[in-house]
Amino acid sequence: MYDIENSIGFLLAKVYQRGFGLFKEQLDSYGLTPKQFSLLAFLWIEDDLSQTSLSHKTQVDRTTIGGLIDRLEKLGLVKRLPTPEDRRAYRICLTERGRELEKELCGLAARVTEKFLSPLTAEEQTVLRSTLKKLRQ
Amino acid sequence: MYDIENSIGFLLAKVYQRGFGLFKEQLDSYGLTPKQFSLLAFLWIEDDLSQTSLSHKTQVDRTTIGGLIDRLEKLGLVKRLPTPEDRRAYRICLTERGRELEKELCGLAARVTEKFLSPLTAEEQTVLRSTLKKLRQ
DNA sequence: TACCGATAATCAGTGTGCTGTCAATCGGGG
DNA sequence: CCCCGATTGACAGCACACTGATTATCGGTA
Repeated sequence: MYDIENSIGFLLAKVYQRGFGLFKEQLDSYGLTPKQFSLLAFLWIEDDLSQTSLSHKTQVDRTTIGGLIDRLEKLGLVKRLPTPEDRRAYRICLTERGRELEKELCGLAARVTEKFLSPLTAEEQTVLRSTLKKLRQ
Repeated sequence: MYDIENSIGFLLAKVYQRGFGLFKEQLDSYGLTPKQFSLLAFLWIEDDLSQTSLSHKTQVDRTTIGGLIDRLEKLGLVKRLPTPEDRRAYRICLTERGRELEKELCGLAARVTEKFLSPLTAEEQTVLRSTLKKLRQ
């Protein structure tokens, strides 16, 4: 018999689900989802990138990135600008509003993370982070 | 600036995604997904339950459970039987075929898990399991 | 018995991940 | 300069997760 309740795969899925839910709850008033936040977080580091390079950086499928950008565009947080030297590609840029949200949303993310990780000691959090990095590849 | 690449939430999402993908790949030839497998794994422990009690046990949303069961039913692995004492509810039971798959799929799951966790030592795996349990709640 | 709140499951709609297909465009070789 | 393979992004379709509304039924009470 398979001890699903104690399998790391199952536990991982449930913990992920809980974290996602917590985050989603807090982002709701902004009309944002955790995935959209994560894309924004990458754009705050560097924007003016093509959808493909964003897809590589974030490890999100190219078709999914398209949909994410659609929604962020509707919210007025990013815009698609033409690329002069390649008419196939867009440059994905933050709007003024998209930049403004950085401080506020980062604070929110920090608070959610703290709540999410509250069952763990600082030491355990550090170990978890390095373990996850090993598993990410 | 938010260091998304090192945030536990982001890493968790990516690791989950990798595990899900690995599992999905292996289950593909059965026409099953990891979520469907996890529901089966619960049913191997105990079946003849209502959708609601399965939803509680597995911590999967009630509406999602309905869809999962739809697909498992189409594959001929489970069936919905009427509940004599409550005409609203179904009893979700494994079919012969659904029971037969247990040994095979559990072996597959064990192999996938081993591959997924191969970057970690046995010690690290144990620590990860107990950390995830703390975070699950 | 007739009604009422609670409960089981479904349906509709949104967000996301993935596969596969397609059109437009790019870049390099003949 | 034209053709071909590669690349960028769009779109359709399937699998979920979750919210909220709806339908059918249950159980208890007036």
